[in-house]
Amino acid sequence: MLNRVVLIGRLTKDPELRYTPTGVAVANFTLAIDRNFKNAQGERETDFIPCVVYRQLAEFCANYLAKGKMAAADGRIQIRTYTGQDGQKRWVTEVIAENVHLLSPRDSGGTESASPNGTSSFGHEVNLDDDIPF
Amino acid sequence: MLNRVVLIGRLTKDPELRYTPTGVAVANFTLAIDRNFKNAQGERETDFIPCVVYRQLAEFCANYLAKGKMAAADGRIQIRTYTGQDGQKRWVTEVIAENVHLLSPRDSGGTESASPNGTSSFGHEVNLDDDIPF
Amino acid sequence: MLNRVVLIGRLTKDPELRYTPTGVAVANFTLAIDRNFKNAQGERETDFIPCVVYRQLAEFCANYLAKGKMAAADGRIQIRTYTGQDGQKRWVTEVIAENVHLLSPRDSGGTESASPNGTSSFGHEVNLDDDIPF
Amino acid sequence: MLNRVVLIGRLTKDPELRYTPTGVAVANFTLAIDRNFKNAQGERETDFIPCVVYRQLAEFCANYLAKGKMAAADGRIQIRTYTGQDGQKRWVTEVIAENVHLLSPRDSGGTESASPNGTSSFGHEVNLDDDIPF
DNA sequence: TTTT
DNA sequence: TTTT
Repeated sequence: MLNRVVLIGRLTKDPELRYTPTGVAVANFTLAIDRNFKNAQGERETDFIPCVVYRQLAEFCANYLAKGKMAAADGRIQIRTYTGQDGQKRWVTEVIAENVHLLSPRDSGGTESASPNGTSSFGHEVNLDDDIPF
Repeated sequence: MLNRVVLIGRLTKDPELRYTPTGVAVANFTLAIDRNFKNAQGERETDFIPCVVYRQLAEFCANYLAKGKMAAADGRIQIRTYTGQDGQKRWVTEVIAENVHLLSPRDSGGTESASPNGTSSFGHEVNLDDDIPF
Repeated sequence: MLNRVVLIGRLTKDPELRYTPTGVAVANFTLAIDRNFKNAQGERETDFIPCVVYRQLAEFCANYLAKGKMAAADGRIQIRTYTGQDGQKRWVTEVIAENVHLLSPRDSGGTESASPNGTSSFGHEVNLDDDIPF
Repeated sequence: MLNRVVLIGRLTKDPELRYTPTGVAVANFTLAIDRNFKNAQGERETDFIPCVVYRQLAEFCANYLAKGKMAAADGRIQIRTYTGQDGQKRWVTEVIAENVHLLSPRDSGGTESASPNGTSSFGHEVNLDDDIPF
């Protein structure tokens, strides 16, 4: 039983940061990923894949990712169920990312609206597994 | 731009084999994959992930995969759009598998209805890349 | 910066379990993975990939994996340096697995020497991330 | 039987392009990938992972990748055997990449020595699977 | 033998 | 609409 995804794409918008009732940070963003082949009409299509991150990683994403920036997400596919306003059951498929890496330079590649005002010259990475030994 | 998925799970049903108008074989199946953590209620949930394969691989899947069998799928996430019967635009997320491996023994682990009548004792693998050098 | 590997293969031997001086469990095993293409001589070659697991997962592997069994490993490539008996520096490449799944039935597919004597009917999975929320 | 790797890192040198006796292009390069945890001394170590690409992709890499640039490689682990000058059998582990993506801007991030003199403003991607349907 |  |  294994479910592993790696994505590299560009954010379609700035991430949205929320908190659960119990105070857990959650951020959502969508990665636009061009398919690496052309369709019958000779056009290259794009998949828009919704991603979700939790906790410290959500705060990292809210601070450092932004519309237009390139990022890598490593995680798993998860399917959520909800009931539409018409009473119909619907499915949402999302990638729950366990690691996210900003691939664009920190000070370019996107709208600057969401970028932090800090000027630290390193650290475009946050990892919740920082305590794994060896 | 990269979009890579690896799944291991069990088929919820026998695969469904169809052909496109131009004669390309297409098979669909769903993999049930248990999450490797428990939810707030202490239950282990399952994701049901729809997979699609084409051509020679579709025929392999139709012949050798079956309800209940364990399989690995290696491919990419693709999002398809359609208009519901209520005129609303909907999204379907599927894994387009480029490689599929039967992990259950060939003669067990599922309903026998879809299994081939052959008796060859090996070869539960088909790969479209068989001609890649080195 | 991302380094992600997924392997499915068969153990060439029973895993070897050791403990570090500080008492951390470490298990080593090798997965044999057939290439999915044939070489110039028409033969299918096999890669033998050394894997390492730590802590609770090492003990799971020592208990449940065994020679001949099929397993999936999900982790990263790591390169270790050592000095040979001839004073030369050498490199060893290993997959540090963060998740391992037994894919063979628990009571078959390998030598029985290393299998546990228990008869529990569930549990061919251990995961160190069992506490990740949602 | 599955063997899948995804790497993101920086080239330690410009790629080296050679041709086999039968005229197949082969390029080699090494990706430096920082581990996302610190060792016992509080230092962040780096793995240097050798990659190999063939044919059209080798020529793409020779033209567009260069020392210091960030790239993603998607492929599989392969182990090669050779006999050292001392008569001893040795092993080399490499990632055979099937897809490579330049993640740095085309005109920065590395030494300029290997960059092509062309001025096309897009297209930092080559894919051998461009003929895969749908 | 290594990159930012 | 789901598998062991």
